[in-house]
Amino acid sequence: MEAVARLDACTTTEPDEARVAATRDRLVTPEEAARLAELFRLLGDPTRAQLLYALLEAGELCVCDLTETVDVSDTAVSHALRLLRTAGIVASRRSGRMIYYRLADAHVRMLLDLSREHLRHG
Amino acid sequence: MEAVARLDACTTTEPDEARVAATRDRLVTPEEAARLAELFRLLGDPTRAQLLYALLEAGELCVCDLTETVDVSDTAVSHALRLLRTAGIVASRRSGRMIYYRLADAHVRMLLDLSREHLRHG
DNA sequence: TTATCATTTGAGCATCTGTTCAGGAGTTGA
DNA sequence: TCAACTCCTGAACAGATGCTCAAATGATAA
Repeated sequence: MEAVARLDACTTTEPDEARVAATRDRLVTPEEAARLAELFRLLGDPTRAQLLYALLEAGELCVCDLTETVDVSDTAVSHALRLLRTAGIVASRRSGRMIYYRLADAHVRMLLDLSREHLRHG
Repeated sequence: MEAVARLDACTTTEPDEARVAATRDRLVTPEEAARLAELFRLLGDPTRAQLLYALLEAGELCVCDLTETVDVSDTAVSHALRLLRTAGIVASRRSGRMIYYRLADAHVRMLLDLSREHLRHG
């Protein structure tokens, strides 16, 4: 494993383009950053966050139960769930009239869990 | 460790308020969800994400070097950094004319690292 | 001092977001 | 068939967001 260099010099007083370029190569690409930002953006709304943490606890919930956990209309919940489903953050299954939502994968669960721990005793 | 119950019944056809309430108690509170959402929201912008991942790699960078890593003005970078600093996501130190930014704590680094791994081979 | 550099601040503005409202689609049971 | 129920879709709109521009602050050097 390579030690991380600290870039001390600003390009104007001392170009140091080489180090900046070297760092840039090991960086996430702008495209990766955009995809990561998109993931975080979807978690970064109070309503969606509440829905996700409800699913983290309950495992699986239908829309009408999810609506109980937040303070917006069922329509708003549906819109929120569509965004999360399209992004692959949650998955759904129909059973009769109801549609049950769950977190899509273990990575999402880890992310939510780590963040919650961070907030509670970080 | 307690098994997670699946809530099958919608409140209208069969109230089941008890199970919903029990789940709600173990939930993050709306206030916690709001704080978590705020954290994610700040990571959920392409410019800020690029800056944060640059800091994750480089350890510490001045504003002028950070400006090189994104495609916006130095003013926009400064605005972005202020938001991150105010939220305690990054920290800064002055050295001469320059101000160096770094990730504030290990939790933030873990969060960024986990997310990146999620995207790359998730 | 004066000039220059690195960074910040505040204003203005176009764009994006999340909500509600009204209506539609799919499912169940009478 | 019909009505009731669960959930979704599209439109419209207030409010938030992120950018640039212009100007200010703090630090170094002549």
